[in-house]
Amino acid sequence: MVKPPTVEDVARAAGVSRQTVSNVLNTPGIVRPATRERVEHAIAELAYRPDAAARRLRTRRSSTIGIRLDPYEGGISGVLLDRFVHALTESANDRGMRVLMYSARGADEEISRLDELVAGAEIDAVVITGTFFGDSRTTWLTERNMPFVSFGRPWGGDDVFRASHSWVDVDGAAGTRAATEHALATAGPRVGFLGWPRDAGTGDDRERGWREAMADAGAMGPYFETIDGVAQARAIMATAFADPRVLEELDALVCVSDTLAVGAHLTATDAGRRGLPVIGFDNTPVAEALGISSVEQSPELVAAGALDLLMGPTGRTVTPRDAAEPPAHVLVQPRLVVRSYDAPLAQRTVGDN
Amino acid sequence: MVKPPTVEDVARAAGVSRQTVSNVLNTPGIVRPATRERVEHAIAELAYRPDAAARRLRTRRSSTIGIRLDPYEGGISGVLLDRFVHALTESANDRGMRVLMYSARGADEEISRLDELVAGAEIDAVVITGTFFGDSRTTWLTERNMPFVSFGRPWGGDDVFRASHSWVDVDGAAGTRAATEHALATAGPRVGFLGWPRDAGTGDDRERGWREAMADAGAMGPYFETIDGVAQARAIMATAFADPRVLEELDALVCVSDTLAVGAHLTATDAGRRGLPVIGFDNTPVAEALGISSVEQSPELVAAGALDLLMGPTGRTVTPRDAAEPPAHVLVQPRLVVRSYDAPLAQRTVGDN
DNA sequence: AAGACGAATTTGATCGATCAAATCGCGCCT
DNA sequence: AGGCGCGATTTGATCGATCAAATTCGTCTT
Repeated sequence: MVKPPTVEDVARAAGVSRQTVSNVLNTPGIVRPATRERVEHAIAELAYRPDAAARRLRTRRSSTIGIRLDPYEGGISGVLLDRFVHALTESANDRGMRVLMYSARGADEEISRLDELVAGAEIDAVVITGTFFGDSRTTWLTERNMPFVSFGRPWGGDDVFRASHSWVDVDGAAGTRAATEHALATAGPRVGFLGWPRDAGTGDDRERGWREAMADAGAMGPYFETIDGVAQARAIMATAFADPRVLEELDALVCVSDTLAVGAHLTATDAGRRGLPVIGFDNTPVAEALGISSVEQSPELVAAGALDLLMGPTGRTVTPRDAAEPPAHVLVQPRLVVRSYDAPLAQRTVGDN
Repeated sequence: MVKPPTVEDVARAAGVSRQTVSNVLNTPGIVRPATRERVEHAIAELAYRPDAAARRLRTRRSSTIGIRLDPYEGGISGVLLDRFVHALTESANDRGMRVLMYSARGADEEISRLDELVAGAEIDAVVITGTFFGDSRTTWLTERNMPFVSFGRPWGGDDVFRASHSWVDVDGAAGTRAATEHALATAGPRVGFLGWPRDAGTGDDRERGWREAMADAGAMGPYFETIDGVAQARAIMATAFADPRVLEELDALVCVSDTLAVGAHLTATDAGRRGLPVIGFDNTPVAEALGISSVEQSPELVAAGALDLLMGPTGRTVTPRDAAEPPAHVLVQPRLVVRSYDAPLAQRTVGDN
């Protein structure tokens, strides 16, 4: 039970002063190679590791990024965010950053949690997810000049590319466009769409991709909508397929989510069209398990983009953004993962990112 | 851009000394109610929040728990761990703790990450997952006297209930036993099992539950095994079902994982037995989406149990365990979630925890 | 009424690092 | 030879809290 060594101990062992040790750690460039080597040797010898708390206190930097983890609600939608969290943790670790998670049951509670974390200097930056129209969190963060990025565009604003804060997102329209084009090329011109009720957000963006791709090809297909859920998708598609002509005249179905895609696939199978190409969105394990094609969002790229925005492309610390310069954003291009129901192992990627 | 208030500022505003403010925060019991009220008022007035870094430096406590987040590998097995992480974050936050995530690509890298975190006094305790036989992490942590709990029993040891460290786990045998008993009661005596190759770990435990329940009922059923994967399950079951008698003489199939259950279900459906009761394990979104019954592990209870072991049932700080007293453990009872393929919405729970 | 005692509060020291400013050392120029 | 300049290194102060010891205050006892 020995006390861990401090800079002082290292300094003594290397025959230099505290500050020189500190310099070797933080600005090795200004230390003469010979001394640096001595110090590094002493560090290794004593297995010295800087005390994070002391460093934070002095530098007023925690090298920690906060991210909220919502309670698990069941369903498959959460998986994407989990992948994002994983990817963020990895990229952050590679850049010498830590990721701290907090939980909250609503925007208000999230703000009070953030208040503690920010005031307590526990985090240098935040990644917020699930932004919505009139989100109080973004204004709160902006007012306090806390660096942050949102995963998700600031929907509802006038021009998203001239937003008031930095964001990273996946180009949903490009995803459904790719899916639709693939369906048109391989299945036939009558490609339908199963979406969510209009919400001026993610769902509309994805629908637009289908609509535009269809228009460009001069093709037509039916549009269905329901709230997210396997049962809901089964219900609406069963109703639609009650008229056999609807099913007959459908070459493929692009869906706004994997959840709906699963429901649609099951219903088509029941109705005798097992082979109906159904394409989902998010590339969740469910799609993988059932051999359903899906649009892959690449959370890894989103995470990397988020860190780039917070720390600069190469930086190792979070730089509070200059209020003068305009906020930046990253729009990740998704890619289509094509699968077949009969051979879940076989899959290939169409297009690139 | 004003500097946040410190204890000093609060003290001045309340007309008391630093230490009294500190006492109000940490040991309110010893402060006279009248003064306490004055101080609390000043705290609210100035919106004072203690600086986490300073507190950590002085108290040598970070109030932070570390947990490793593995890279996403695809598949559905990771979902359970993610649920656990969510639950841990929530419970921890309720107890005034933070959860810090780190990533590592193997046991060795994990140890070096832990070394940084521990030496840097960034974490007070660790939750390790995916323990295996001869796990180097547990010995490393024990040597350093770092409080930790593992999610997963220390497999391979002589007597798991007399283990060398604290652990939380789910009673896998009880889960498959419940599943088997339910199948016996509702489907028929010929209940089969689809498991993983013997590994002296989780898989064997789950198989035992089936075996014992079958023995108790004096029933017999076939045993299949393959490595985890939907395609693998489809392959082995398709081979088995090539002989129609195998399928005919099967009343239900209990599986060691949802992944295998999905494969088995799909294969049975292809072979014309859509209604064959297949029961999975983990209650992942896939099972939910397809209407497959599954054993729910209740990661929330596991997380709560882990914190109880680390902090005591009511404590708000991590107490380094006394090396003298024996390590404790928590074995969570899973519960069976019964579903039907045709009405994914309908589900009920059998048994309790 | 003086002293003892315990509760409430204050004072001084400290945790381990980095920042800012001062000092040292050395080569080079005039 | 003396001094200038600059890079390398050291010294003193500080971040904001808590711990440990000292002090004040009020009450109770004899």
